[in-house]
Amino acid sequence: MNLKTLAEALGLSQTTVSRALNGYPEVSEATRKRVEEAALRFGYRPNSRAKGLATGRAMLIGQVIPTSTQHEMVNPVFGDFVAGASQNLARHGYDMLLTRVPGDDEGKVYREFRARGAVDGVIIQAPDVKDERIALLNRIGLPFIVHGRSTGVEEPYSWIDVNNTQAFRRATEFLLQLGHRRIALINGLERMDFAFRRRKGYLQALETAGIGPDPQLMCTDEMTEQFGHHKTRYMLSLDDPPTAFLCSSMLSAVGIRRALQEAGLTMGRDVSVIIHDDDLSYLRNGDDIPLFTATRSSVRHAGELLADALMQLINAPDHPPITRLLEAQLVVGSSTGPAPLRAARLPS
Amino acid sequence: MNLKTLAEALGLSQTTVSRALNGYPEVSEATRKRVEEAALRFGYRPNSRAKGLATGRAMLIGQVIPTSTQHEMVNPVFGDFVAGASQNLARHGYDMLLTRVPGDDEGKVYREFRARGAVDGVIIQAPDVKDERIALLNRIGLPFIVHGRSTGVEEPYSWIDVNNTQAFRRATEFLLQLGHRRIALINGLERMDFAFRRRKGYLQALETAGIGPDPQLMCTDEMTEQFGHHKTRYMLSLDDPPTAFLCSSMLSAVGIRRALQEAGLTMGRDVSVIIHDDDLSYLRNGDDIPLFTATRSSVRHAGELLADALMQLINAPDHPPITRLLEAQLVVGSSTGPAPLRAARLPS
DNA sequence: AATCCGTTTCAAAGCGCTTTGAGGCATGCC
DNA sequence: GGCATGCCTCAAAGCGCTTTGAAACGGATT
Repeated sequence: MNLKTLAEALGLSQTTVSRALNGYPEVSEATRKRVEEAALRFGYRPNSRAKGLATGRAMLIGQVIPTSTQHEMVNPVFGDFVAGASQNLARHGYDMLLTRVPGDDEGKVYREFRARGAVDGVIIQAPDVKDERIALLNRIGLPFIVHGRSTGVEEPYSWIDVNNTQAFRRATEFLLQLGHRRIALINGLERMDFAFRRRKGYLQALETAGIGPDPQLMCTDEMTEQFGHHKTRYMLSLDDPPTAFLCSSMLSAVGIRRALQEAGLTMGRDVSVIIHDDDLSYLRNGDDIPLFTATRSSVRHAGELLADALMQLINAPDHPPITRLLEAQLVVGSSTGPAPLRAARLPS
Repeated sequence: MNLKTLAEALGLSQTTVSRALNGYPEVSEATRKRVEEAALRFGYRPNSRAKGLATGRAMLIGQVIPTSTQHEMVNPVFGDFVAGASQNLARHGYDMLLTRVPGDDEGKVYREFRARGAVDGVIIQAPDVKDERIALLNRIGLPFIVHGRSTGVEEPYSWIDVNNTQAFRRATEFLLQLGHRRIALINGLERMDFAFRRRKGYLQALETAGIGPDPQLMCTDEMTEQFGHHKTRYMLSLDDPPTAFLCSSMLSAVGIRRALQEAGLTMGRDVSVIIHDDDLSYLRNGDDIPLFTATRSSVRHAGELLADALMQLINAPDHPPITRLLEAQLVVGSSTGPAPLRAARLPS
């Protein structure tokens, strides 16, 4: 069933039917009603590609599946983010187009998106400290918004980010107030902007407290459970082990907890832990009382906001860049407590 | 830059240019080379929608974001599955179209997909024991493949599934051989086919061993960390507590571990645990030695297989249904051991 | 020279929609 | 009666591609 057939069945022209269905005012209410009824009865829906060709819109937002480039890992926040984003895209009649980059040339995908008119805009995930995708997208003129920011990029662009520096500064200060002096940082890959900023916040707090950073207490990698486990074991075996851990991910913190358990240590008493909590639906940080003290910011909510912002950018081509800084909450759970008089230490 | 402009620039007709780029034999090698070069130089790529309109293909595979209907949860396997699937779709020039269902009428989405010609096929996730989507898709004639199966559906359809019954039967037998008699099942939502089959396998093994099932030892819900934690605490406080847990998800098993830790019990000694491991990239079950004894089957690999199969179905419209049963490996980790002489029990 | 054939190229139709510019038809006003 | 005014509807162009059926061309065959 296409427009032509429907129009014939109704004894109307294609124009009138099209106008009726698209809410144009030139159609009488009676006609519109009749057309809508028939469309429903025949199960008519305009062909996406034909409509897109005529309107010049794809009604699709592109996103490259963010894999950690080191290994072939799928970012665990991906699911929740996409759920949030597509929920709000759907309100505007948009769907999400997902693509995986063969090799590492993400730029090529964006150029193709543009040349083929495959999508009306894109969302950029996990930007690097100096992310090249931003300049590329600005240059080729494909509407986009960044989930996060890129410290090293000067030119204007739209972004929505969590105040990572502030979050980790506060978290560190919180630990300092509890008397901790040896605070470890279990961070994500620091070529990524969010991890870079978190370290910055951590270092700022230490510096303000007059504590020099210890390279042995700082590590950075993909945020798996194993990573948290390995590093915790290792750091606890140092001569001067940390009494607290600041950890960029819930998942790695599960590894920390495992290591502490193996060492017979109690979290919140022998060792304190603060995490960043993306509020993932299947990885909740406790129900009422948080398991971990955490800097919390829902990545799903971020997805919703990014979708709305991108819709704005697409609908108003000359819209100035949209930027928005979200503050993470510091929620106190049972994983933190006063620094012990003597640090727990594992035999190395 | 579109076909017309490119053709004019080359002094050729659109036909010839189109044929040259699409590898038709009617074009001389010299011409083809010249055309390809120019296309590259001008950055020409055929417009997706125009091409789609002309060919009748969307070059998109639809997928509805699988949210657990009870709550608004995003399935944790989603990311890895999509990564696997889109990798192989990309090989055929296909992308993935993601959509979120407002409300609960997933059928409406498929009807729309069909009527709008928005996608060339769909992948169905997490089928119910009697899943209505299958009949619908067969009826409307939208090519599809199911990730999993639906016990209650008689009509033919394409699917790729893990042998869940077998996996959980073997896992249960393994525990029985270790002397466990009180084995708990921490299962996913049993309206879903995979969870239904897992319970079936578990029950079969118990029955063969002459052990009657105890409803107190069986529970089913969304597989969060909390769920595993709650249920473990509860079951350990029973008069006759389990000595082993069979758990449908790594995530819930993390909760089991937490509960055991709080109870001062050692996994693999006081209590045994077997999980099903989807081999998620950010939630690996140990490196070399598995953390948990597990029935393992990579969901990402399943995604790759489903993508390939769906491509076959789309390219050969009268292809008979493709079905494939994957066997899960039983990998032995350190979370299982002989049943203790006296079961550990928590005060209730 | 005429015919045939294979190779290469082309003009034009068609995919299903939106949108432009125009026309038909009551109605109201001079 | 004539004409402007709204309201409603329409035919046709155009979006950018593929594909059909035909034509032009050069070389080989008669």
